[in-house]
Amino acid sequence: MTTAPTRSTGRRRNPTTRAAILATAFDVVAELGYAGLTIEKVAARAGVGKQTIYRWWPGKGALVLDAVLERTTGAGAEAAELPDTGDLEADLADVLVATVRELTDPAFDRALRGLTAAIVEDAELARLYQERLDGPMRELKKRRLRSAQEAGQLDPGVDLDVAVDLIFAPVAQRWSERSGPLTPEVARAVVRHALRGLALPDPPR
Amino acid sequence: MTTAPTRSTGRRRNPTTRAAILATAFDVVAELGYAGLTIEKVAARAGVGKQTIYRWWPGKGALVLDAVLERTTGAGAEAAELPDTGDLEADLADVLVATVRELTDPAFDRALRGLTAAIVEDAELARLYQERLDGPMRELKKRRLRSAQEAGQLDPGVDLDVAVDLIFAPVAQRWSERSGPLTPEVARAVVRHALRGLALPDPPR
Amino acid sequence: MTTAPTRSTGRRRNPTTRAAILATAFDVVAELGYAGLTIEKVAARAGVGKQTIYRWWPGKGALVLDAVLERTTGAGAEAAELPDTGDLEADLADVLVATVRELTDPAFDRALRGLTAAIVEDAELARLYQERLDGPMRELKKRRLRSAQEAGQLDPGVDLDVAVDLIFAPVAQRWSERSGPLTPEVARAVVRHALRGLALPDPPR
Amino acid sequence: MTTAPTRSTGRRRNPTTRAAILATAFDVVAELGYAGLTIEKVAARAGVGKQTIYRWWPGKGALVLDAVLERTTGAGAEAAELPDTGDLEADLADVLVATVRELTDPAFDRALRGLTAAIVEDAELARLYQERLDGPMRELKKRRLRSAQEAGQLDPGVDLDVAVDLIFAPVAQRWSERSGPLTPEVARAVVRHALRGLALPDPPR
DNA sequence: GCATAAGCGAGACGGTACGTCTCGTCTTAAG
DNA sequence: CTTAAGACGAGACGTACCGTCTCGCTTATGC
Repeated sequence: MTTAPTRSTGRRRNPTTRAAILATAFDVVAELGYAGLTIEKVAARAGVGKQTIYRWWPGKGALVLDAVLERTTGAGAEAAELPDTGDLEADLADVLVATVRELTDPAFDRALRGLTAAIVEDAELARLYQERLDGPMRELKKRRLRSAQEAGQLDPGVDLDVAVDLIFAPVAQRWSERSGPLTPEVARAVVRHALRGLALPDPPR
Repeated sequence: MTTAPTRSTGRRRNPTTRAAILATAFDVVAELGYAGLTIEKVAARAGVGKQTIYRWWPGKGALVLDAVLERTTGAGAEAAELPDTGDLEADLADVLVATVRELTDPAFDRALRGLTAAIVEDAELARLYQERLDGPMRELKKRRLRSAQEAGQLDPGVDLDVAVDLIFAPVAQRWSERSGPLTPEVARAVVRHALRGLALPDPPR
Repeated sequence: MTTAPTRSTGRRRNPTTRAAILATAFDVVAELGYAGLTIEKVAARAGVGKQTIYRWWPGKGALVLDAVLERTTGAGAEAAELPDTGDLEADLADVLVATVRELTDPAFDRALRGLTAAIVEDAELARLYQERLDGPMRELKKRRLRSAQEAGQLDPGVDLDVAVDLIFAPVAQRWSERSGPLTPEVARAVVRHALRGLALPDPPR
Repeated sequence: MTTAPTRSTGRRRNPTTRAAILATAFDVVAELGYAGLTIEKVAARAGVGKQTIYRWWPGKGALVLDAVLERTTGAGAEAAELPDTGDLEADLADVLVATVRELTDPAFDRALRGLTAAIVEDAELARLYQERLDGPMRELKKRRLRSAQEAGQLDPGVDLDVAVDLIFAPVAQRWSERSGPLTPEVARAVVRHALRGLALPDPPR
């Protein structure tokens, strides 16, 4: 994927072709799902030989990962930082509500489902996903939480990875397993309870 | 699957065959993964005609779901209730640690990954999964939380579905996306923070 | 087929069912051809269990033979004798023209093609066909030719089987191989030349 | 089969593969009969993917036709002309006796039966057969008869197609329907009577 | 008159083959 | 040396039938 070994001579990789393949792959997975995506279909639609795809990607998992990456990072420049207004709960709620909106977009939903399905089964792909998509995102989230810790708003003893999971996993899981409605209200409730806890404080004796 | 229409005459479904198919399907998915499971392989290994599988299951998704169900509910009678010692945090931690142990068992891991991957992409299968596996489990969890609410240990205003997600989704997600280590310690930390919250209480001015 | 082993007690074969099966088999072979006829289809259309067919016929060849037999001999009582007006050529031409007409009837054409195809490949079925359909017909034809021999109209030295083939095979072959048009004129020309020969008599020197 | 559309680029059809498929198909039909021939078996025995067969032939009928053609025309160079010694009866008898010998060869018998059975039922295949096998043979036969007509040995008014059928159909029919013994004597008797006729000349008054 | 032995419909079952689709590799011609 | 085109061996897909095997009736003897 995107690997461009140092070739000295001969024709060089055509970036237009690469873009066409990734765009087509995204469209196909959005339209037909991951199971419905085949290398042949992508090649045919992109007007490209199959070998050209096999030359640069080891399989459809890697292809779809690249396609999703290209779309997410390529498209919107992607804010390199989470909002930090000083109000932790409001900032996190905004981010999570935006995530819900994204997961609700039909094309993204299908594409991401494809990628997610592949990741669950394929450890190597999961590693790549962590490295290229989830890892960077997680870093941003942890940075915001660290800032809150420094501001004395967050328990300094909390493991930030656990904190990130606690805030973001519930919504992700609802989406992937369709175990319940996925609304901004739910997102906000999750943030609220994640920060403040579910349990009542011990009653004042 | 498990369809039992009112048939007037004719030979009846052979329960031995059904069991053999489900056991084989579980083994195959545990061994080869979901993508590596083919109806042909299951039929061949189970010594069964392909049509016999297609007669009773619409596809490999439903087959694997049934296979996992049969294994989980069939095997250990499945405690019909979560532990309730009065100590909510300890009870939930025990359950979550047990979950971690289960997800760490190689055979179960592979089988469940297969099922999960299928569920992410197939809405109909997700519905079945909710109905037959996740739904009942969630009901047990909610029952335990309700009991805690009645004991005044849990915020009475919390949406129990959100509460369940907050407690159980982080571990599930770590497992499925391999986004971090999956240890009893993590499980316990998740329960602790879910109940008590991540944020520091407003500092005494 | 039509086997009735010595049974002492119990229910007897239902003749209505037998007739329904044969009629359905004829219809199916006329509609879908021999390759398109399946025992399942016949059973379903006739409202009969498959076993009922397998109980009485060894396979679809025998079934179709019986179906065609039932239709040919059952229908028109079947003139037990070929016409004998004294004019051999005219009589044979009439018979052959009638044959052409029959082979031209679409339903009969398809059904007979199915049977013929089966016969070409299946020696046992061919034997049955000779015994039950072709044999009796051939006997009638030979009887007519013998009568002509006695009337001094036919070479007494000719092998009657060869004579029958010479007269009837050309039309049958045109039909089965579709090697040329199948018209009354052709039929009449065949009879004429079969009787009088193709060669010119040696010219009077 | 033998389709050669104007393709611009891409790998070309492998003639070795084609030959292997046709040879295998002939062997299989000779061994197991037409009904016993399956595309899967041919593919497996020829060490070829099924798709490679389906790519070039529409079905087993066309495949067997090509296989028989390859064997007949490929093998013996195939005399491009029937013998013409001036003695019409002897020449035709020689040809028909050779035909009998061929039809008596077990491998050829089974293969040809398969093809014949398919032809009887499949009009499109029959057309191909006429065009590629029967047609050219018939042309040869008609050429020989025409030569006899010019030599004044054959009725100039006779339709040559009818003449060919009269001479060759009786033997072909005996073979396909197994309606009688198939010997050189029968072949010679057929030729003799076809040329001289079955009927006695009107007695000298 | 009633047991008993088929006949019969329905349809599950272990199989085989179908014809299609996709896989990943390989070959060819064009650029 | 890359590319588009596409043939190739392999093998799974889901469907259709095969012929056999229960099932649970129904229906005629023949004791």
